[in-house]
Amino acid sequence: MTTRHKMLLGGVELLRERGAAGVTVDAILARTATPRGSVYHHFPGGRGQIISESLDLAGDAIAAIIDDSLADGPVAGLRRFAAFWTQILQTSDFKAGCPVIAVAVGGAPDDELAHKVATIIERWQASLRASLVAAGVSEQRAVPLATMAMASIEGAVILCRTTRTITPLNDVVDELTAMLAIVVPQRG
Amino acid sequence: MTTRHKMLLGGVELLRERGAAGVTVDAILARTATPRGSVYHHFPGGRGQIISESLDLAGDAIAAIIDDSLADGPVAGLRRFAAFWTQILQTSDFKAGCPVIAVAVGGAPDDELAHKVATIIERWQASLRASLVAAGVSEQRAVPLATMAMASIEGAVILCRTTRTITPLNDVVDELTAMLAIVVPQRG
DNA sequence: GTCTATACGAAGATAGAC
DNA sequence: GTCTATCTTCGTATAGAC
Repeated sequence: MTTRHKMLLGGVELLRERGAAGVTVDAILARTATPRGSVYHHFPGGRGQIISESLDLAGDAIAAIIDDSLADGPVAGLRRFAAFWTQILQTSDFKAGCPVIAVAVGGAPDDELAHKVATIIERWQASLRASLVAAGVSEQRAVPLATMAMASIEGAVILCRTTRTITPLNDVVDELTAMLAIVVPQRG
Repeated sequence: MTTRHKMLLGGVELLRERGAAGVTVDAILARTATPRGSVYHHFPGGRGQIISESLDLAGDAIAAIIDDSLADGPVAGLRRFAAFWTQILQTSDFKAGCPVIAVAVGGAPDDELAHKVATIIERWQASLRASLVAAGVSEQRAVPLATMAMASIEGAVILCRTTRTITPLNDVVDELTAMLAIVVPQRG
């Protein structure tokens, strides 16, 4: 594990808990026990570069989790995706949520970062839409269904943080499952 | 309009756009054109007090909007609630979202504020659950349905900010309407 | 690559005049 | 109630040694 990578992982953690505003150089150093002298060696662009690269890292990692989760179709996929959030919420004592959403809600510091957030989320949605279409849902129906799924899961993660329980996420997954059971053609 | 109230409205605006971290004394003064010398006169608790009171004000205002929206039942209510968000999003050029969610996602500065956020959201949920029950939904079913509605609408507001369109919110309301059409006993 | 020290700026808060 | 000036703290960034 390189110092550079440790710093980025610290950046992702801070994004999860407090959004872009929470990613300060001091906070990363305190959390990762990395040397202050290395910050501008690894990141000549300073704090802004750390935020940007942490966001990229988080976006790619979650995209991979989504794609993996969807291997057995959209219904099982959403449940696995929710299980990933459950783990994040519980291991962080409900302090951490979605790092990408946190940047969106906290207001991106600049347009480049805002655009990056939009691109990442659109990519997640595209995976979900493709999975729905592969399961037999029409392209037209897949669009609002994928939006509904992403909005409700991301919203539920936030409600889990406020209630300090995983109940909202479980409820939403159950409702989504019921909804998709009607819409997605069943096999067997 | 008193100076004190102007400052709080500025605080609510900043909460919407950037969460608690965005509510700085300087930002409020720049936005509301109120005198710097009045800050600690009206708010001896300083910045923390402004954030806390702004959150209260926002929570109460949105609770009132929810209760009003639900006057003709849950289905019409969710549509009216979404229309409120549409107005906020469009008039702010998609820069503003839900101030209470923004505090939750950005990490509340202290436990008192975190507890306040939880209380506010639980109150919104209670209104929605009561409306569902009044429409004939069982108390058991009303809980996850209200969670689903709140999570998906709040999530959609965030997606609207990233896409800079109201499409996610419209899609979610349509899906919720279809879902409730199945669950809520129809009259007539 | 990493260290210490320091410059610089932003923001919260206070003091005392009016 | 509002003013200006000032103090302090914190966070970013740089300089120069090792």
